[in-house]
Amino acid sequence: MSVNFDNSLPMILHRTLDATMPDYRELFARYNLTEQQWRILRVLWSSKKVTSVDLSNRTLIPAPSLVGVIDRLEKKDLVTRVRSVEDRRAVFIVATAKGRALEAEVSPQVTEIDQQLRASVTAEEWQVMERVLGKIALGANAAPLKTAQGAK
Amino acid sequence: MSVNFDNSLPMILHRTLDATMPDYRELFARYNLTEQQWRILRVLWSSKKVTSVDLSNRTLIPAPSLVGVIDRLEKKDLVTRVRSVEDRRAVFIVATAKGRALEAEVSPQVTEIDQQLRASVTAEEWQVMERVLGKIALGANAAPLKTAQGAK
DNA sequence: TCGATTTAATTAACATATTAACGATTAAGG
DNA sequence: CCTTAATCGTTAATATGTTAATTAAATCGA
Repeated sequence: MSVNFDNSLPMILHRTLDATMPDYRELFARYNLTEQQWRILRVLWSSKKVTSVDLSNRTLIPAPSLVGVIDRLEKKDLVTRVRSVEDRRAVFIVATAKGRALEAEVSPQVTEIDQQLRASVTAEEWQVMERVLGKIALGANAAPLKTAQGAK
Repeated sequence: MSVNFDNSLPMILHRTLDATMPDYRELFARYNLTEQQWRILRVLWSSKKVTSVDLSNRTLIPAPSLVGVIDRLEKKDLVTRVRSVEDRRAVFIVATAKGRALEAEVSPQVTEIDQQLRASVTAEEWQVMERVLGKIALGANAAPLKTAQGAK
């Protein structure tokens, strides 16, 4: 009755990722892109000029990882780093013409996979799944257990 | 109307993982364990003697990663590698007394987090979420797109 | 205005993921 | 039997995740 290992949230999520990500990766590989590199291009598609912090939040790629990913994207001339003038700590990441072109070419194919995955369940099922996972995410960490992190 | 980036399956799953895993990691860190190291101990808890292939399947840790993780567990005297006699290619991973003791101590606390996460939604919601994700996982890869991997 | 406190990006150190390839064994088939 | 194909664990090369610390720049308050 207790939570079986295989039915714990981490295992459920990992199983789903393991089953679905290869579909995306196969596509990305055709364009010499990694999943993370794609995510960055994808964000730059809608937001021309993004600071690293924003990019980290929007792509869910941790800031330290971001450094290397952007380095590699820069090496491929897909993005550029532009130091901000107002706040010289900040750095803006911008897609190059080549980067935007690549994004334009890959994007519809990614969307196709997105929709194909979504189509494996009913609209309502998907909606519930999304809502439930959101609810769980909110619940997490909100209740710091009894591990008394209290006085700071 | 098309699948928004933020609502794509990978992003949904990553958001959920990012929100929930810290709860577990905080616990593991107290015992100098990583998530992967824990998963291996957890499997050895119910199956005394497991081959690397099985371990990879049950923990969802890719075989090449498994090598390093087990190395570190061995260094800490938590598990041992035992070469099989019937099939000398195979290697059995076995938990040491120390490893079993540690698992016994950590296990209930992990279960507590498991249950706390599960309690953030109703039993039915959880059930639907689990079923929907399973359905999506099955749908993935089943339809190889038009990328004609056909004749092999 | 100066010093303590933040904040942005990065570096460092370590652990893991991904894909390909390799060596040792074993199973299959002719 | 003996060659060939398949399997298990592992190594290799590269990319990313995780946590802590560092550097430079901005901000805040005495």
